[in-house]
Amino acid sequence: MNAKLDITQVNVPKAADVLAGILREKILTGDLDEGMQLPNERDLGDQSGLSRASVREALRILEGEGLIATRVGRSGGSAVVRPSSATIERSVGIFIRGQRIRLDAVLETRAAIEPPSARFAALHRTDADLEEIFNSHAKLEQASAAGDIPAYVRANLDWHVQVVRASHNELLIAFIAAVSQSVYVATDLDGFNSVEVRNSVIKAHRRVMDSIVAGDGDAAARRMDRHVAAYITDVKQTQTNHDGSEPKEI
Amino acid sequence: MNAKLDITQVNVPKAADVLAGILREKILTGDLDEGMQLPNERDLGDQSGLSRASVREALRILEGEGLIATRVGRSGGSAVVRPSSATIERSVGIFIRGQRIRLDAVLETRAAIEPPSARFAALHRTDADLEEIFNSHAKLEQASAAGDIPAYVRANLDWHVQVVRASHNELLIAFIAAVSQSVYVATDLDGFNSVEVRNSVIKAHRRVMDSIVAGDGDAAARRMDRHVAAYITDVKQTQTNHDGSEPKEI
DNA sequence: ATCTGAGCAATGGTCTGACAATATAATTTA
DNA sequence: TAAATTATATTGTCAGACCATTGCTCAGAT
Repeated sequence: MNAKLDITQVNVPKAADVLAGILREKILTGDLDEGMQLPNERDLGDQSGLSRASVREALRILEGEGLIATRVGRSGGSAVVRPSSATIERSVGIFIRGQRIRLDAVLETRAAIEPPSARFAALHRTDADLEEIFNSHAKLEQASAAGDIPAYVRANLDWHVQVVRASHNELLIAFIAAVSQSVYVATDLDGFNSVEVRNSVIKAHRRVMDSIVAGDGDAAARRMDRHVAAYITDVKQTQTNHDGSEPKEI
Repeated sequence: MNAKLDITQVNVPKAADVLAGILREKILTGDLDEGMQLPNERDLGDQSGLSRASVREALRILEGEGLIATRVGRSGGSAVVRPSSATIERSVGIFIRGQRIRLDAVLETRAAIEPPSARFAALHRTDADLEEIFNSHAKLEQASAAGDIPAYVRANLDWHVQVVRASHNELLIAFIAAVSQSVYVATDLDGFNSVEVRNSVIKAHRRVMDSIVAGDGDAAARRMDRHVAAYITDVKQTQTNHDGSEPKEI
């Protein structure tokens, strides 16, 4: 009689995946620390018993994950790097475009993240953080006065990112950076042709900054919440005024 | 005399990157739609004028970005897939581990995202969403009664994810899924040995669910906020009770 | 007609060896 | 000493072969 074995789908990992997994663990556990050089591709092949092609594939995986950086030339090779928010930004960007997430939803996400971030910013900000925030805002006012809409939009997004930076929460910073990138490419510049709209944004920013300077977390969160909510309303208004109907994709 | 040309660092993209970029755009613009098969590696090599090695490297990049899936065998090959939140989860996980983000910060992030998500959930939830949330909560109560701590923790995280799912905001869902994964592997199971702690969680969940059922966004956000804040306090309490001092890494 | 099994064909996976391109190090030369 | 040249170590790319896996086809048995 046949034994009942309850075998699940057998997994046949590829050689490169296995090697990449081994190296990834060594990196993430700190066994291979930031800045350390990996052996060159031929040596890695000898040590692992794999061909150079497979080794290269493994290295490419790690490079895609932002764990190593590879340079050509003498004394080149692959070195361990700290994974930055860039990897998150890339995957979020692909997700947004690939899933055809609508601009509404992206703005909604931003509206969800920013008020609590502003609270943390008010509680944790340093003097250097405040300077960065003020700098971004100064650029914003300048661009607004000059009527330079693209610079205005860029400075606007930058201000929001700087506020979240002041929270000193690396995850929130990465999230907002990823989302902002997508917001920028989808922002309808015409929406800021009106001086009134730009001035109301500037006033809202000032209110938020006051709260952050004062270290008043509740006020910062509340005012940021009002600001982003108003922004979403404006965007919707602009969309219906200009192109009429269909919701905007990114 | 030499002309001053103001040339910036010249960029020499690799062949595989160029091909990957071309294919990526075709996919993201919808030119290559979900489910469509790419030519096999040899044909892609002929068409692009690159070697099979470079083509494979390009395909591997796209696979890492979650844009294609490759199968071996006859009628195998690479097919376009929708990028899922899995890619975001992976990059966030690597970011958290690689940057040595502390558990406090991860919980803080979750605490920031969940209340607004609960608001959206109250406003947008369907009957199917409610059923999923109730299911998760039922498992939670069951595991709590049975004293099965690992199942309890798993059900607890699942409940939170289900609530965010009800927001129908794909980005928030992806973020919370990514963060929850890391929270799970770092959660100190001993913290839930106390029946009192587990019961207070259950009560808090019920209050949140009541608000979501009632469609009261403000109440849902407020109650979720209280719940996650209390959770963070509990975790800190447990940590100081048990291991004393140093903040926990993931 | 239908099932079964052996072989065939198409595809990705892996290996080998070579050469090209590049960036640094070492050496020579002014 | 400083600049130019040469040498060398490293990744980038290529070509071709063979292996492994999967699905298809078709002859033969039932």
